[in-house]
Amino acid sequence: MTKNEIADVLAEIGTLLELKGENPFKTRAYQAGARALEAIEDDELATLIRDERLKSVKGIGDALAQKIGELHATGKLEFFEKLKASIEPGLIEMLEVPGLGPKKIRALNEKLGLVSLVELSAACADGRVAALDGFGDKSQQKILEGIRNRESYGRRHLWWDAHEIAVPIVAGLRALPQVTRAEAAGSLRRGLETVGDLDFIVAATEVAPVVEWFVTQSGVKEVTARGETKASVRFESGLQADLRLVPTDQFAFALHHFTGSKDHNVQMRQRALAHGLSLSEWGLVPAEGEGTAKEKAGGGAHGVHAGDETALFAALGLAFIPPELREGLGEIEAAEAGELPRLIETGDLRGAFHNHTTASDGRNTLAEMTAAAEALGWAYLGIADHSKSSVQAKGLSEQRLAAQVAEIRAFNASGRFKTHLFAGTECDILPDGRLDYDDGVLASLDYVVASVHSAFTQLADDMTARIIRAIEHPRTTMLGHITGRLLLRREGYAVNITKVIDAAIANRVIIELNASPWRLDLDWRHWRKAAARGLVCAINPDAHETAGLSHVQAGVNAARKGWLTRENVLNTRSLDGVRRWLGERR
DNA sequence: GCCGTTTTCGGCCCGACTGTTTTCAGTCG
Repeated sequence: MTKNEIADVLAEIGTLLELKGENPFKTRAYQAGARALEAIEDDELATLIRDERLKSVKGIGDALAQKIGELHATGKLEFFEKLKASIEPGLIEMLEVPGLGPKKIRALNEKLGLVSLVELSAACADGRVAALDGFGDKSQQKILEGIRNRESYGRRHLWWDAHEIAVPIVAGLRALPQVTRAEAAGSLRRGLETVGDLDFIVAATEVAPVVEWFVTQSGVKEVTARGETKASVRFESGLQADLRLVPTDQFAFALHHFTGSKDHNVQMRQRALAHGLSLSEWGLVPAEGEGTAKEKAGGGAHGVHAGDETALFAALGLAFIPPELREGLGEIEAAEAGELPRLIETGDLRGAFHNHTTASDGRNTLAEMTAAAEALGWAYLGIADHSKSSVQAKGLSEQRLAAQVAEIRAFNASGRFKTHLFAGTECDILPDGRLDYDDGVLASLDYVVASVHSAFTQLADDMTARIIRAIEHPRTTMLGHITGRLLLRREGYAVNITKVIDAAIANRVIIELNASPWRLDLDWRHWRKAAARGLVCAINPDAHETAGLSHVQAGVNAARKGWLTRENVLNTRSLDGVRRWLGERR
């Protein structure tokens, strides 16, 4: 089994134990073990198991090490099989219903004998649920609605889509006279590729008008919570948004709390405790003594003052940690040691490769795309239309490609645009790993993006060998969308990413970070380690229209989550710098 | 089940909101 598959098993064990009513700290240990495993590369896991050093990983002890070893070696775990057999699968599905957790599901199962969502619906319909201790009419109604809307409520949303909804809301909040500060927090602020819901943190002099404005936004389908410090709404699309209202003094603490991933927050609180302090969304106060953190922070007598997040981190001896890094993956240790990277910014980009025009499946002409790049202030733009085998995308024949190259050279010579054009191709990697054009044709181009667009169902070994063969081709400049995944729609094809990265480094081939909001491929989780080993990145919008060039922002988000600096990314270099890189490859 | 500049046992992040209660459990983030 691969480490991700093993991590899935551990996480499922945690869920099953929860439904069994196990000690919550035990169930958490399994969830934590799963996350610890995900942070390891497959090859590294094999080494750790072989050397019996698995227990050196924080969060993995005797029991988990034994189970991981068994899963890795045999793909099976008797403990897991027995556990799974002892629990009705329908109970696991019930966890997806908002408001239902392990305890309530156990009650429904033990007292009413319910084992499926269908039976649960029926029990709600005839009033048996409302009659249970701890349940009532409202709970019953909520459960029914939750089952009905389960699909749309559970759905995540692309970062790009969530961002477009959030921007006008933040602007609207800031425009209210009662509002002093407003930010979007959550996974949106962390730049995660998909977003579950929106969190808005607001400091205001008066609460009621702000809540009223928020819950009456267009597109709000229902108001699911409305308290003194919080309001929640659900939009027509199923997207949920929370508004949190805090006093100005506590804004930085609330913003930090609702931005951090769960792991980051847990580690920050543990760090605070080690300093004799208790950290919450309300403040940073002495851990000992009477009263809650909220009371103490509210009293203001002992709490640490922090006007912004920089001060909050400083109070714990840390440099400011950019939101994108707050995943609990070593950023706190790096901040303590003063070893946080200076992350790449969108403004560092001076151009991009892998863009399409109407010659293949783009929606804007070469001139339109170039003008759009010039409007962005880019020094260069790479054109990489599809190659001949991608018939569905109007892939270019050798003749059409030659004509496009001539057109590009003529544009450059004419001085019509300030933006220099590079002539490239997004060349199909054929099923056997050959490229889609002859060497002579490829030699007429400035660069080659090699991508897989066919035979997605090959076995992992075949796909890996196929891609590595393309990487070893001397004309290949960079590898396009390494897994072919489409977020929320399609899994990537099976491929050994570690081996492909090794081959790219060895052959001095770039791997692109495809910045299309649907792709973001190679995934940010691989970049930190890969870049440290010498892999060079190109942030490519894969633009199919002029507006698509702006997708580089999504790519920069992912690059920042991957700890990348401008030095790691080819398209932060000057025009001359890029020319040198491409020339050196010849 | 994991972990240890207090600890090999006894802790394990912290708080809000809802619905059900009449002081709190469960869920959620």
